[in-house]
Amino acid sequence: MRLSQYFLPVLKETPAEATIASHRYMLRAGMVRQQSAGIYAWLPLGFRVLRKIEQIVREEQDKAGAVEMLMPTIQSAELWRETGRYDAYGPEMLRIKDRSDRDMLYGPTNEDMITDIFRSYVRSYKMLPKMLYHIQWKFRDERRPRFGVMRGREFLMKDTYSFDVTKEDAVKSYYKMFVAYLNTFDRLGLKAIPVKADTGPIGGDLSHEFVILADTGESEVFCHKDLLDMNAPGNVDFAGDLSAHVDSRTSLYAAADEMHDATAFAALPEDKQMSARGIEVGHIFYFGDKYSAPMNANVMGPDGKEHAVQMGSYGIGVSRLVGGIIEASHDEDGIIWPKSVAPFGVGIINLKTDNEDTDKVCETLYAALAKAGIDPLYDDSNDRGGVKFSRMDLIGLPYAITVGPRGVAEGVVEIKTRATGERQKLSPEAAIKFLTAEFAA
RNA sequence: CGGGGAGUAGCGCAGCCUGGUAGCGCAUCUGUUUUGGGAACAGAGGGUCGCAGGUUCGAAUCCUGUCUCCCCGACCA
Repeated sequence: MRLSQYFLPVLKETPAEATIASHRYMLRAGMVRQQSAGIYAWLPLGFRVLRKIEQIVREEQDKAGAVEMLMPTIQSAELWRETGRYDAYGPEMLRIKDRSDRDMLYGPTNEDMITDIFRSYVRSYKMLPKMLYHIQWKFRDERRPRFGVMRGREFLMKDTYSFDVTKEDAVKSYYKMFVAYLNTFDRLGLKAIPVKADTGPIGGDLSHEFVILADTGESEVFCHKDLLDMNAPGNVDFAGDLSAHVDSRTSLYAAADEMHDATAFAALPEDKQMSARGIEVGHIFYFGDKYSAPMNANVMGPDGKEHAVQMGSYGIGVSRLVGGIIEASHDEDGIIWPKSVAPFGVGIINLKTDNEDTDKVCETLYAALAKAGIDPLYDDSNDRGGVKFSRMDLIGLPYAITVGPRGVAEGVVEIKTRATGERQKLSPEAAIKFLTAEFAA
């Protein structure tokens, strides 16, 4: 993409409403624009990141055997009355009426609807297990939206629902999602820690929140330090036994403040105790027949009897992750995108546009890098050098290539690695080779 | 929802107390000189002062109502 053709409205000054880093940088980098409290328009740069995150989430869901579909944003109140949630949900749910005065709502979640879909087609255990998911916009009318997309009212969420005949099988589904989440966050460049979450009236220990560590996190997280050093499972056989991957983590202490057991935590070796602020980016939950029972979502089991289907739900806050990743990865100059979600792979800075030599080198780099699938953003504007450098730092592309008349005369361009600030002078050919190798890794 | 604060040019703000017909910085446009880390000079454009009433000869400024946004807290992906 050529900057001259793109839409990248960066701000030099920080808008007054933004207090945390991710919000400030998302506004300054022209990623989003607030349209109403907690409701954002996604500008081209932000939209690219959102789509990249969404795609990684999708791929990992697919690998785990979940099947993608799409449910509507607007739902009828009827299903919610069936489960009793229409009255239970409270003012967080946006209630609307259609022209016939029917009660409708903008979905804050989809358990009721997916259960309805399930029960209308599935009669036999032979069709199970199944995991269905969708990535859709949701709305929760938060009392106090804040922190930009981290806590918006409208947000993009991936939610998966699992269906099994027995609790034993439901646990297997739960484990699949547990592992899928570890892999997903790893690919997003995040250290996500599964912490024990409140299971409420359901009981048991099958609910975990996945939190990433950042100073602006909403809750205090206490955990065993070794959790931070563990590698993601990577390629695993989802049809096989996943318990080792899960147990190796759940056996280590990890809890957010509301579930924190100070005594158990204090029992850890002192050098293994760690506490930090965390942002919740995912939540997995086994809830048995909470919805299937009241909605009569039953299947015939091998025993010839009807069973209320055992369900679980598994969410990832996709739009929240955009902010979450920035919270976890930025410096005083701007965002530092992990390669996997960066809106562009590399920026090309032409320090002297309309100079025959620099133009030529830039065009060569641009074509070669585009061909290599690295997605270059070519700053072909005639802004001054300083403006280009600081803009590139702000939007946080993993690499920036500077092409100036001085370097070109010596046959070199300069590559800067955003995360480390490290610069190296290379010939254009070597630069292409270097970047191709970096992105292949 | 409790407590606090703010709406004046695209962004950041001053002016309001003490009414007299709107200003500063950045950004934008034109020109000249510049160009390796947010350039300089000269000129120009841009505002129903959130909205609605009221007081007054006169309201950004005073009064009443209303809408919106932000911050702290309680609550949430």
